[in-house]
Amino acid sequence: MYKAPRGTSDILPSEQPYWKYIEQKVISLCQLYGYQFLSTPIIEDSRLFTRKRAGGTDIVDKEMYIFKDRGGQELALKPEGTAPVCRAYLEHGLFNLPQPVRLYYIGATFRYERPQAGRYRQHHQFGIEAIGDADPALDAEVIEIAQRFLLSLGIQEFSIQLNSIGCKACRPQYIEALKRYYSAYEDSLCLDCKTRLEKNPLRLLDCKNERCQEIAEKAPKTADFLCRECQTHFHSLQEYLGILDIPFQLNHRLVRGLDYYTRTVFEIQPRKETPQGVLGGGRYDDLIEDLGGKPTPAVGFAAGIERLLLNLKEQGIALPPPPKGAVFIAFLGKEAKNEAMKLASSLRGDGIAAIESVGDKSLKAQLKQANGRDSSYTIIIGKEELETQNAVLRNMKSGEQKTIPLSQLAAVLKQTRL
RNA sequence: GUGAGUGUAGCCCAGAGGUUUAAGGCGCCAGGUUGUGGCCCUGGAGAUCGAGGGUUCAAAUCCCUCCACUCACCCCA
Repeated sequence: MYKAPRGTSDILPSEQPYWKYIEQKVISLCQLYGYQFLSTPIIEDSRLFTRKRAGGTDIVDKEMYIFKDRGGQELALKPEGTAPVCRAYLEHGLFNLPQPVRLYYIGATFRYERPQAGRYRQHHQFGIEAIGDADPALDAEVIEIAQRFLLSLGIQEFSIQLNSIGCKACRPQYIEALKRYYSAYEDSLCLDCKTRLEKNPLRLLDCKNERCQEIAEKAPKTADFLCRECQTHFHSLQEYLGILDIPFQLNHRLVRGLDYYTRTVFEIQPRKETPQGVLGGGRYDDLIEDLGGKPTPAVGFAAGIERLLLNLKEQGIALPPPPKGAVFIAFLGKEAKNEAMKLASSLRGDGIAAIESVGDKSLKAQLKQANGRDSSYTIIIGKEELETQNAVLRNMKSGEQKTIPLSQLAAVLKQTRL
């Protein structure tokens, strides 16, 4: 038997209400802030992600789905949403719009990893990107959206972790200092951290190993190495967050996995035990230039839908009640079947959802079907009804039945609360 | 990539080498007399026991290899 590929899953109708719930929150929230929806392809030129400076991160080095298409073009299933949005920004000259351009997306991303709780090979992200302005007020706006998003979903308890990792002017000095500090402890570091020291020193800071954490505690802080501009930016951001009354925690050990972040980085972690982070983002002032554009500052975040869902379910959030099932049309006999078909079709023409019985089942079986489909009404057409051009309208909750002329059914149903 | 646990019908699961023609519950289908659901009763369909190989007179039950699932690490949404 065929199965969905590892780390992917079918989202069955019974799960859809959760997805719709989140989607609707996303749409109304973004509308509120003037962010516009865009979607980018699932496949991209793989170089969009593997560009020069992108090395050193696992997500592009070992987790990308890369393949050649039949024309020999090397493509990647997108592992994240920001680079594609920036590509679209450049490709379609969105820099000609009033800046900053505020965009959001929601869609599938792919990473070849071993699945675990809240981690899938195909997962879905909701993200926003505000491109074209370096004002820390924009960072504050983005963080506020993230906060309001979680609140609107009903997630009450979370903390916003904030840090600044500087820019290409000041970060190298910091990295040097970090390396210098850590090389003194090299022997005490865990195996992973030994390679981090070589490949990606920033990540030393957020190792979960106990020893490493102790060492990280006293490590040099990015904040102490920021250049004047980055410092001002970071301070203003904190000031703005204060004005907006957004609580945050400075976390000098917060760094982010993607290579392109500059200055602001932030993460939001619900307090309910979810093993994996739910939302993360930051500023990426060099990315668009790296993609061949003019230097263009930008800031954004991405949230993992599956992880959000996990959290929501754990909290047992109440979903809006599902719409009632369509009117079910039962019939008895061949002639009645013809009439039932015509009726179903005309009801739909009047905008009334209708499901017609199929096959040759007993009335009992047909009503059972109606019951299983959660129809609030069943229409019954048999020989008697056919002769008088009537139909029986049965209320499935009360069991009450009325005989109504076929020609008036649509009107009656429209007046009834379905 | 590393480590641990698990894999019996659509779902939950009994079963730990020999009357198992693999049990039960949910769900599904059909009946419980003539055209009526949700409760109850009866019956039925549905499982090459994750796949492949091996041990044995005998394997769902033991061994090996894959595969998948779950969880953790790594990494990240």
